[in-house]
Amino acid sequence: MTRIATLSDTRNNCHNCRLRSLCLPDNLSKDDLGELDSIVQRRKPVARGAYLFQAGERFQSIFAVRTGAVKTLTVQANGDEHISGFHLPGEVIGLDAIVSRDHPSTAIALESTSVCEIPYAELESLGDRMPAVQHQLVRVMSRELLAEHHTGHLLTRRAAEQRLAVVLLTFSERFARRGLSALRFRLPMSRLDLGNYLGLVPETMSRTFRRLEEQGLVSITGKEIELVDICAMKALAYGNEEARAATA
Amino acid sequence: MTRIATLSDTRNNCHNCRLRSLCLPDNLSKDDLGELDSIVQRRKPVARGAYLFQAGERFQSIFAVRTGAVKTLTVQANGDEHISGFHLPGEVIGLDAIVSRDHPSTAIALESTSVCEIPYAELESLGDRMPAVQHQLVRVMSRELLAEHHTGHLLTRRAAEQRLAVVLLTFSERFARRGLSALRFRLPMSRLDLGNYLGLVPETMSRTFRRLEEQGLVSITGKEIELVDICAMKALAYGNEEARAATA
DNA sequence: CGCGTCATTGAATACTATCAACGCCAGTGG
DNA sequence: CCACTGGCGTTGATAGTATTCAATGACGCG
Repeated sequence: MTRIATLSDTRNNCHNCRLRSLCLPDNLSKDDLGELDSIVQRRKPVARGAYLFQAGERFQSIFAVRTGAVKTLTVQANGDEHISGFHLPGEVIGLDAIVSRDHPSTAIALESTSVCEIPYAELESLGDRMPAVQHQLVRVMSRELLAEHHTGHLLTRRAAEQRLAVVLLTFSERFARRGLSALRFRLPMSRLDLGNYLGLVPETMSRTFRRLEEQGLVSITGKEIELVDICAMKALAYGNEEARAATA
Repeated sequence: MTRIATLSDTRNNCHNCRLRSLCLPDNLSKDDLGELDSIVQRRKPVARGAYLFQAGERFQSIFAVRTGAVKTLTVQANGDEHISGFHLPGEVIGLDAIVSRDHPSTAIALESTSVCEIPYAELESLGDRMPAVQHQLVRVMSRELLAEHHTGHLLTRRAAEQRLAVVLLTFSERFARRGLSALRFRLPMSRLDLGNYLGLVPETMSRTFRRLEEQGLVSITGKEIELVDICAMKALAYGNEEARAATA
C-alpha cells in the first residue's frame, strides 16, 4: 500500500494535475509551479467521516481537494451544526481560517478523499517572492466569495423545490467543469447533509425530491441523479413565474 | 462645497483614520501605510441611492467605506434582486470582482456615504513590492469569507424572530467595534432591504419587529433600535430550546 | 400640500416543520 | 450464514408559521 501511494505521489504534482486550472496552480508559470509543488504535501487518502481539521484547532495549512469530496461546517454554541459548503476536487478549503489563529470551521471527508496540504506560512513566504502565487491565492478567495453570494441567494429562495433545483444545477455545472457528465452524477453527501445545507429537514428533502421526479425533471436512484429535463429545471430554478407557467 | 471636501480630503489619510484597524491598513508599518495612502483616492460623498458600481461594469477598484453605509446586491436573470450584504465604515467591498473582469454585484449607498477608492491594479503592484499589503488583503478577504459563513447559517434558521435577533445583534457588535453604542443605534437600511437580505417579506418583518418589542427585547422607533434585554436577545438568537424556555 | 414609497395591519392560504411509524441497507457479531 | 442493530430515507397526519392578498396609515421629498 505504501509503495503504491509513494509511486502515486511522485507521479502526482501540480504540473500534470488535471485540476490545475481550477485550483491554486492556475495562472502560474512553469517555474512558479515548481516552487509551489515543492511545498505541497500530498497525503494519502483519508476515509469517509475523517476530519481534515476541526473547529478550534490551530490553523497551519489550507487544503486542496484532489479526489473525493469534503463538507465544511460550523458548530454553534448550542451544539447546532450548519454545513457551510461541499467541496469537490480542485477546490481549496480552510481559507476562512487565515484571519484568525484557529480554524473557525470543521472539514469532514464525505467519502474516501485525498487532499493536498499547503502549509500556509510557506505559501505566504512563497507569495512574497513570487507575486503570481499571491495573486492566484487572492483570485481563489475572490471566487469563493462569489460562490458564497450565490449560496446566500439560494438560501433566501422560499420554495424548497427551487432551492433543490438550484443546488442540483450547481452540482451539475461543477461536475461538468471537472470533465464528468452534467446530466448524470452521484451526490456525495447524504440527504441529511444536503438538507442541513439548504435549511430543510430530511422529510422535506425526501418529499421535494419526489415532487421533482413526478414533474419529470429528474430521475433519482439513491444518490444517483439524472437531470431529465434540464431546461425545465433551469426555468424552475432561475426563471420567473411566467417562464414556469409556460413550461407547465 | 468643493473647498470643504478638499480640505477634508487632505486631512484624511489612512494613518490618522479611526477605522484603520478594521480596514485594509491594519497591520501595516508606517512606510507601507504611506505607500498605500498614495494610491487611495478619497472621493467626495455620494448621495443616498447612488451606485458605487454596478453589476456588469468593468472591475477596476475596490472600495472601503469611510462614512455612511452601503448595500451590495446581485441581480438574477429574471430580474430578482438579492441583497448580499450591508457594509459599514471600515469594510471593503468589491472583492468578489477580483476573479472576473467585471463586477458580479452592485453597490448602492444607503445614505450619504464617502468611500476610499483603491485601484486594484495599483494595489496589486504595491503588494508585489510590499508583502504586508498583500497579506492584509488576504486577511480582509478571509474575514469576509468568515462573515459569509455566518450569514449562511443565519439564513438557514427557520424562525423569523431568530433571524432578526441574530442580525440585530450582529449590527450591535459592528457598531460597538466602531465606537458607537451597542445598545442603541439606527439601522441604515429600509425594512424592505433588511427583509430581502433575510429572505422575509416586508409584512413578516413588521410583525416580527412587533413581536420582539412585545416580548420586551427591543424598543423600536422607526429605524432607531434599542436593545432592551440583550441577554434574552442572545438566548433567542443563539440559545437552545432550554435556554429560551428558561428566560420565558 | 400632494404624491409616492415605505410601513403596518388583518384575514385567508400555502408551505414547511414536527411527530410518529415503518422500510431499507450496510456493518457487526453470533 | 444469518439475525441484529443503527443510521438513513421515506411516508402520512397534524400543527405552526410565513406568504399572499387587500387595504390603510405614515413618512419624506419635491
